[in-house]
Amino acid sequence: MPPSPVSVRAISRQAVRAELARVAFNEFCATGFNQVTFADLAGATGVSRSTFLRYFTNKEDVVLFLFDPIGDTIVEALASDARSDDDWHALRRALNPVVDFLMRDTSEVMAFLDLIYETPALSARFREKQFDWRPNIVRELQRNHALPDAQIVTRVRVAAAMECFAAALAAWRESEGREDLSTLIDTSFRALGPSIAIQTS
Amino acid sequence: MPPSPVSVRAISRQAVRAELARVAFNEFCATGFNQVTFADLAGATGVSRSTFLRYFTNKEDVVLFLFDPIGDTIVEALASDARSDDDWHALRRALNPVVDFLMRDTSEVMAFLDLIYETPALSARFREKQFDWRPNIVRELQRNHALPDAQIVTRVRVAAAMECFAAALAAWRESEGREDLSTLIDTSFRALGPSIAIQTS
DNA sequence: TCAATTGTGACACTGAGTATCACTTTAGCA
DNA sequence: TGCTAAAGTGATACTCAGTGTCACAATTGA
Repeated sequence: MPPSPVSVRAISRQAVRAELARVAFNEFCATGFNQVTFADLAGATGVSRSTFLRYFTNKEDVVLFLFDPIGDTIVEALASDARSDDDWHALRRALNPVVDFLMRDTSEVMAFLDLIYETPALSARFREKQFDWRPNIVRELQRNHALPDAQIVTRVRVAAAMECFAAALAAWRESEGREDLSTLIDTSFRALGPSIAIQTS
Repeated sequence: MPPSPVSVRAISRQAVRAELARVAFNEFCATGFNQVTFADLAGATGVSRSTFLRYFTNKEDVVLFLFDPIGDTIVEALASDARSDDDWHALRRALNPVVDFLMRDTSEVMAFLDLIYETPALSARFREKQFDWRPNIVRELQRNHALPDAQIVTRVRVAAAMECFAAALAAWRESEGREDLSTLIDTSFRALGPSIAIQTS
């Protein structure tokens, strides 16, 4: 039998990863992301530089891997969405579980966003990560259409929806959490016209 | 008097830059972007590694600086647009000069796009460049509004418009230039609903 | 208890990007 | 035409991210 998908080793790996990231995050906040080297992180965490680098593919990932689940969350939300109206409303609904995810620990998420938006390298990689979510979302949207729209149409809608999310997240962070994230997402989606509901195909 | 903005040196610098980029582009196409080092480029161009690095801020810039004018082109198009309808149509019109710019030498542009889309590092930086265009476009759009929309609304519209452009460009490249870029941009913009024309504020 | 797999640290290496220095070239002016 | 300040150049040294390899230790599953 192949090793179970949640082997002891996998659990251990996740735990170590989380702990390394936790210590590293403090270093980043205290000293600045660019100023902290992998050698510093190795020193602060007690593992060797080699080992630290085995847990993360690059320095940005030490901070951003926390947001990895979001892409799959959106795809799953789309997949389990019973309603069959237009893409745009489906995409908006698919962001609800993401909001829940982000709201589980508002102050922690806000601390991460502060570091990310203050560090160009992190912002850039964060955008890359969001970009990487898109293909799976496009595939999921087209999966259940008997007569799918042209690729480019779905791609544009997904891109726009993700940019709505990004803009809302940025505004939420700028407001220091005072504005409501869901409302901001609604505002973003409305900025591109609700009448998108009228499907042509 | 401070040196004129188009000094002899500035012209020389642009010319050298263009020549270095030209030779480098051939190397990249022949050997692969990641496989070519700055040392290689120095060898191929005849200048020292130090000098080569003075002309470009990073390796991606050697390829992508060609697209730098596009951001300003869009802003200027918006500024000189007499019509005062909604943001969305203004943004669509502002892309026309960009299409003209790209059509001046289709096969050259296509060669660049091939290299860019085949090289993840270049695609990523290309997206960054497009992202960097946004703030100026947002500012220009809000400049002439007596009653400007909320920041987030304009930001989302600009982001969406730029993603429409990006999607159209990608599709154009996928079609190897057979499809019409302007038509593809129209299709992209229509994917987000023409009824965006109905402004709420 | 044993064997195969996986984690670890040490080390060496490549290559991007930064910084500095002495030297040369050139623009612009007297 | 010749002078000078500014800009360009090449050599060199440096930091650090990220990759790769090796021998060794720990763990797992049988």
